[in-house]
Formats: sequence, C-alpha cells, structure tokens
Amino acid sequence: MIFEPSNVAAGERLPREFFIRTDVVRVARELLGQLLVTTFDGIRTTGIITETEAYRAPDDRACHAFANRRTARTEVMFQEGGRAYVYLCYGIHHLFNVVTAPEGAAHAVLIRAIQPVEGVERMAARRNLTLPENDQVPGSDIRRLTVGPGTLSQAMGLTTRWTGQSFFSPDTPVWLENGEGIVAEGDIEAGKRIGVEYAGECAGWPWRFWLKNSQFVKKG
DNA sequence: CAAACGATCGGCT
DNA sequence: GCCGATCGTTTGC
Repeated sequence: MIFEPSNVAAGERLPREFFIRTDVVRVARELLGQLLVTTFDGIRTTGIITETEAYRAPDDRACHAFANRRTARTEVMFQEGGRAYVYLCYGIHHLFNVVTAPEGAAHAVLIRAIQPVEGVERMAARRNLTLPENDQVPGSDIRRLTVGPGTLSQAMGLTTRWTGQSFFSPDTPVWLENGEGIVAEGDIEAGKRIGVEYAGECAGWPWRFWLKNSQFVKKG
C-alpha cells in the first residue's frame, strides 16, 4: 500500500507507509502540521510540528550515518522508518528525530520545533518554567516551551532512553497523528540547516523546513 | 586509555 | 552577537 494523504483522517495515527517512503526531504516537508504525541506520566502531551530538517545517508555529510557508517549510536537510523532516533548533543540536549525509509537506508528527520496543543502545564513543568499569568509578562514568551530541538524534546519528555522506540508497538508512549492533512507548498518556507557548517557543500542544501505563518519557529 | 567534538541553549554584553 | 556549560560517542594513539 502506498501512502496517500487522503488515506488518513485527522486525529488518526500516521501509518507505517508514511514513514517508509524513500524521499526523506519530502517526508520532512510533510511532517509539518502533523501532531507529535507522548503519553508519559499518564498524561498526554501533544504539539503541531512547525519546523523540521532532513538528514540522509550516504551522501549527506551532515548526517550521523554519512557514507553509511554504522556505529552503536546510528544503528537505529538503518532500521525501518517509523521509530525514534534520540541522541545527546553537547552533553546536555536530547534531540528527537523521526527515522524514515525502508530498512537499510539511514534517513531521519530532526524535529526542530512544535506548537504546544495538549498538556501545556506538564510541558512547562518538564522545562522548569512557570506559565505566564498573561501574555504581557516580559521574558515569558510561550515559545521558550517548545521552540528548538532540545527544548521540545524536554517539554515532551523525550530522552535517549527512547531511541529505537517504534511508533507502532502496542504500548508505545510516542507516536504521530495526522494534523490537518499535508500542508500546502505555499505555506512552507525552506532554508539551510542549522549548525552543520562543517558539512562542506551539504551545509548549503535547503533541507530545513518551517511553517511560514507560525510563531513557533526559530526565526519569526 | 585519552582526547576532541558536537544536528544547542540561555545568560550576558 | 558572544561565550561557556557538559558528557556520551567516536576516533586516534
């Protein structure tokens, strides 16, 4: 069965067919507007994906599995799409990626930002932030909750503990749901990926995507 | 075994 | 805009 946007109604889980497609750049675009869900602590926390980046072995120097090099850390990227790849960055930040493509191809999409929907209080607690009493409080910008790959992972309770977790196992605490279908091309902007200057010409590839009209992205 | 290096964040100037 | 924190992973000796 081939994935078709019309096959999945709003609120339903994204199926295996969505993730195992071979074009990770397209999947990165089509993850925009979808809903990331976790259910830790018996509490459902969700957010609309607003910013993503594609990473693709073997030709992408910025990808951890560049040249299809297998290590203990990157092995999960070679597994079948539809699971988490979470790794520790700078010794502090847990970065959550969605593994894509069939088994053997190491492709993944870094989730860079979400817009909180459900469980906002729990997210704030995980972030050690106090929710603003109103929108005018200086320094209380709600974006500090879930904008940035390290901060959204913390808000959602996602750590390296969950790397390899399938979105389809019966008791999984993490999965994705259809938001409102595939976002139109005109509502998406693209640019260079962040923090990959070391990757030579790959650093210039426009594989970062964000919702043009969202406040919940790094710039804007 | 030692050491360098991050797909970042937040505080400070 | 700049800079330090912080530690698992990876690679080199």
